[in-house]
Amino acid sequence: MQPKTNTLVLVVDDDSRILRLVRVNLERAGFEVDTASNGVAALEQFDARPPDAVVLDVTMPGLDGFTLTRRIREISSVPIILLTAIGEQSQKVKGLDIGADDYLTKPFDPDELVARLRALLRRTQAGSSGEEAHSLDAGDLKIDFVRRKVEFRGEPVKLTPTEYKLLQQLAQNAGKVIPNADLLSKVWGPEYRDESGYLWVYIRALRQKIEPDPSNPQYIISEPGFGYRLQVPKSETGS
Amino acid sequence: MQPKTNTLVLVVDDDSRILRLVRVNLERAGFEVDTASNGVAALEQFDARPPDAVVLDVTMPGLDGFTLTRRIREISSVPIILLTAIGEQSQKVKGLDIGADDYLTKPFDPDELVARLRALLRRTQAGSSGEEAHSLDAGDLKIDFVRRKVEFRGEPVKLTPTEYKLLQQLAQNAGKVIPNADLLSKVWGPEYRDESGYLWVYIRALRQKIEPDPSNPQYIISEPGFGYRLQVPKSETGS
DNA sequence: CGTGCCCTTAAGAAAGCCTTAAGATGAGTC
DNA sequence: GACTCATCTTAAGGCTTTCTTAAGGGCACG
Repeated sequence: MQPKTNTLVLVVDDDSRILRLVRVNLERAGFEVDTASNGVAALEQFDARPPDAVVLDVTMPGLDGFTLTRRIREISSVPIILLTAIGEQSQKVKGLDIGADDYLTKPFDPDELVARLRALLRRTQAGSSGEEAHSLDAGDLKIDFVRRKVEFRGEPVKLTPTEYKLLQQLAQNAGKVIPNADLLSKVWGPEYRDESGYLWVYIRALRQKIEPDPSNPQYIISEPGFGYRLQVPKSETGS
Repeated sequence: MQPKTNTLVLVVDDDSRILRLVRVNLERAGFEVDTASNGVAALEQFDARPPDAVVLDVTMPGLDGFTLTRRIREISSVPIILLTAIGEQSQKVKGLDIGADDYLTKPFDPDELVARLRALLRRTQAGSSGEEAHSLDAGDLKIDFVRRKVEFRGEPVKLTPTEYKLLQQLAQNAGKVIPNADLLSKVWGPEYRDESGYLWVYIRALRQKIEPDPSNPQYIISEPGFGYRLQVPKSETGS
């Protein structure tokens, strides 16, 4: 697929030679590139022009790659690739744990970076294997899965990680009834299959935040004895 | 139905003892098994013979289980079960996040692996290749199995879990007579095989809700001495 | 008549769901 | 390392719905 819209990649590294190397290679591969040489500048860039993917070095003065990953994850689920120096082996796990999507060890092959970037973008953009929607629009309730943002009546809603996960499960099967055990298994893990109490607490929390009248649910409907369902008035899951 | 096609499971672990242990148990349970001892080999195997499910170890040299999961998810939505060492507690959540379906902590009970595998396959296979209809449309009576909704004359009908289960059994064999013992066994469990009283009570409840004239049943017909049958006028079972 | 099967009814027991709140946990900050 | 804050976990009470159980009535068939 051609770049109908250019794909913007933000590259962050304190080493200007690497910055240039990556830029050249990515641009030759058809990407548009923004660069930043430290964490603070990266966040500013991120706000100014939200990129479609981020490549960042782990070891940087000031905000390091891990912290930066975490910060970005607070506001976006954009694909992130970490560049780790060799020997930082143990840290790669940490990187993935806190939300990075992939990593490369330096020195790295620029072509491999391009390949991984493409693979990531394919997954997140087209939803390659699954056909998961990127957003959901149900009357007062809007969910942007890419940015991890939820809006209720035009106002942004602040959800905790667990709340978001739960809502996401509901939203990705909008209209269908999801058995309690499935929700518990997907959000908390298979061994929580029978812990319905967790659901009650978190369903309530969600209702408080995204229901016009929390004690008279319009969106999050319980199907007693079975599970929950996210009601969508008429419409559709966006592009 | 017989194993028209054997279910193929790809098992990936760098420990050959575990590989053998799992292979033996899965084969005894009727699965066909492919194995690989590292990530790269696994991907090659995957391409050569796409399996119906994947079991993989998290900690492996080279491509670890997480990365492998992600790679596989880029091209397929097969069920994936992760094997995590004890103490990798925090990572299990990540495993589910990136697309695994279940996990077991080592040391694990081979029987449990088989059980979880079956559960996963039941869910995914039934959905895709599914033989079961998604809806039933019989004159005044409409059933949407996905949304778990029943309509009678355009009005939504509220059913209790047990009522729904019973109606579902009838509807999925619409037109055919189902023996009492079968219904009891499917809805309440095998040990209720002889408790016809339950049926009478719940059949009546259903008739009250979905029959034009409950005392003159048109849909739920009893076949004295055998069982019950859901009558469909000319009838279609939807897509 | 008497027996077996099915229908109807209703009341106590049980389960499911909602709500609340307090303690534990963990990440971020200084 | 101690402090702070948000989040998660856990437990308990109340309310509503659903399930279970038992008993009585009709109807057909011998």
